[in-house]
Amino acid sequence: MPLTLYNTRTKKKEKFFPLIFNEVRMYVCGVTVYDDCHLGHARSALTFDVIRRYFEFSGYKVTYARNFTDIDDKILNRAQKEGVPWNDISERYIQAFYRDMGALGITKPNMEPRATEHIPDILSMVEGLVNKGLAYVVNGDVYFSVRKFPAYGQLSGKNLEELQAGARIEVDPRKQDPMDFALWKASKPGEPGWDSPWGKGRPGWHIECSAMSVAKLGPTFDIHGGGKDLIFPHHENEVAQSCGYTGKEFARYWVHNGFVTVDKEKMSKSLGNFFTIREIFEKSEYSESVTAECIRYLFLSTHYRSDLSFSDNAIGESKSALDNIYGLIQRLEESDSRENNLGDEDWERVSKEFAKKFQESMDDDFNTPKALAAFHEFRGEVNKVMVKGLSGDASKKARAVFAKFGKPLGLFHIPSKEWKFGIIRATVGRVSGASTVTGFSEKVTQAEEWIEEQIRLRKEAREKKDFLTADNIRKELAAKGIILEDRPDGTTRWKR
RNA sequence: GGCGCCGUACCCAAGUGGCUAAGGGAGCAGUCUGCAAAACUGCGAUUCAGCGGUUCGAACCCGCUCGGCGCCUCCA
Repeated sequence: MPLTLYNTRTKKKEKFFPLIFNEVRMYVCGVTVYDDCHLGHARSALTFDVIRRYFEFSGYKVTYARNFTDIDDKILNRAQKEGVPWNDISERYIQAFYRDMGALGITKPNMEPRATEHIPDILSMVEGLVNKGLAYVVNGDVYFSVRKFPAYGQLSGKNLEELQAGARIEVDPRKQDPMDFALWKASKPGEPGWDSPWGKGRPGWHIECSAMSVAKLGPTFDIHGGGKDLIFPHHENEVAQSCGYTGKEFARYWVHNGFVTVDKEKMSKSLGNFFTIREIFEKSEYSESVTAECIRYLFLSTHYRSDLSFSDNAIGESKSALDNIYGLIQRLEESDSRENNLGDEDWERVSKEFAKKFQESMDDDFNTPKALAAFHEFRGEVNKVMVKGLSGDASKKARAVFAKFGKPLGLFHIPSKEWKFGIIRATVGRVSGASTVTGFSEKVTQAEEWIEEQIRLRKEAREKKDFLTADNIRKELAAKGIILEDRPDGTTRWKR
């Protein structure tokens, strides 16, 4: 059964057949580097990270390109405000992007083109469009003429008449049609620019992705992705530019991820209801890898095309679900030396059923919530088998299953000893009136040495059968939110 | 105003024509435990926003109503 994926262009799930056997070429719109990224950007990067990982898991060779828009009005505005060169801004936020994505465990694409590295490609594309009569020049600006491209609107399901009826912006009088968009913008005095046949200028946003994707992957490639807010106008314009220029099919499958929302509203800069990735990590009580795992789990627990509502509660639920799985992995490690193997036959059946369900789920348009459900069913089954007795060998295999099938999701790779069990009481702070989120989780301040000392004292009391003292210590810790768990080997684990 | 998406248990969330409506979180009960915790087992939607229609059969298809959101402007 081939993998199926939802194609925005046809509004249907389609069987996926790459252009080149066993190879996937994909291009995803990256970010404009003028500020720290928020969770919405993380959602997109994570979605396509998992898609890429799963293709690789399934045996495909993947060529994955994701761009940086490193020249743009927003970058220039910020540079002017800070009084620094514009490329200081873009370089700073490219580094910030790498830091944030690295923290989230997102693997790097094979290619990360920057707009400013592709000015010659952009210029030849714009020139080509002018020569073909699909674009026109006005005072050093170049515009794409949407009326000259009959398929305009096909991807987004819009048509020019409807668009114009609803146009909410003032029409630039230099445009032949209100929906025409800039391919090349003449530089204003003091602005950076590159020489072109139409004078000094810089590229429009839409042409960058067309030029970079064609330069990196060729005129026709398999998958083009991005957030669903890019469908119109950005991706619609890319189709017009690329097809208009090459005369060939552009992306064969269009894949779009849903938004991250807060209180049902799209997380965005303009609404001010966003969390930056950096702040999530800074405010988290957990280590970077544990925090990243929680975010990843939360994101994958909703299908990539649906909107995902973000809250501290949602993160907490993800943490609890992960605790259960890491708890099993830890117990599997501890049972390595057992000789008992009463459950090994069941183990074979259980692991096969899991692998089947996992693959079926992921093959069905990357249904990660269903894949996670398969993991939890597997966890339950392995637990039952463990009660009967699992040999050291089968235990190793069980852990290998988590490692192998966790990899395409980017989950379950943290050594269980580094996993911090228990959820931290989390709060989402709000500025009164506005929906501004100011906090992610409460910092807990108990000194860990003190907790360990209390556990030692309690152990001594228990060994003397002094349960009254032992229980008082436990109560005292409980009052501070510390919960103890006595383990079969005589040690005590604690969590908040 | 145009186009489009969504509304499934206390919360999150799969399922989009036909076995008992996945899974997670929270909750309750039992097993285990010195007692707990963890783990395991069991319980929990006669029902899928509402109403009407199509069908042998619908949460899934069609229509209307109510509620929420998105795109049409930079946006992942």
